[in-house]
Amino acid sequence: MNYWLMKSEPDEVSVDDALAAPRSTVPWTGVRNYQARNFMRDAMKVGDGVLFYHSSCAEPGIVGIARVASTAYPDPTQFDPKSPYFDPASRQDAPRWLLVDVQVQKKTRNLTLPELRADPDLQDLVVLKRGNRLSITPVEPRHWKTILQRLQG
DNA sequence: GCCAACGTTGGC
DNA sequence: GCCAACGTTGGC
Repeated sequence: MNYWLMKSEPDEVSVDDALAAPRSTVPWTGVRNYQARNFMRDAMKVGDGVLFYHSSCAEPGIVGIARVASTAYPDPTQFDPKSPYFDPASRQDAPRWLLVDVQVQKKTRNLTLPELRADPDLQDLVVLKRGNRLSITPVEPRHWKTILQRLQG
């Protein structure tokens, strides 16, 4: 079992939006970065742990615990000319972009970015690395454990 | 709104 | 294959 941190802009899909969806599950649309896509395609397994992270907002941070709820499948928004995620270069018979379903298990307090940065046990967390813009990053088991502890404490 | 950092594009 | 220009991300 692997662990992941997945960024979402709360203006688009917040943890509350995801909780309100059927089965608290949302398709993770809009990933348009090859490295992030490859994580979903090659490394994610159903049941993997997910830290639901709010980005590009007033208080960025981890706001929920979720799980990977499907294997990777084509992101339909790449074929929708009205979608901001439309990719005219992608073909139906060779989809360029994939997504997975993510099921929120629990909303948590906001474990904020400043808190994460200040935590001596989380210095190597990938999402904290300088200049990191990846919307999906792997989380080491020891970091997952630490973060769950901080959320309970 | 600013801008550092990074990914992608395209001319050569 | 190089790399400058450009676009995007995302914290501040």
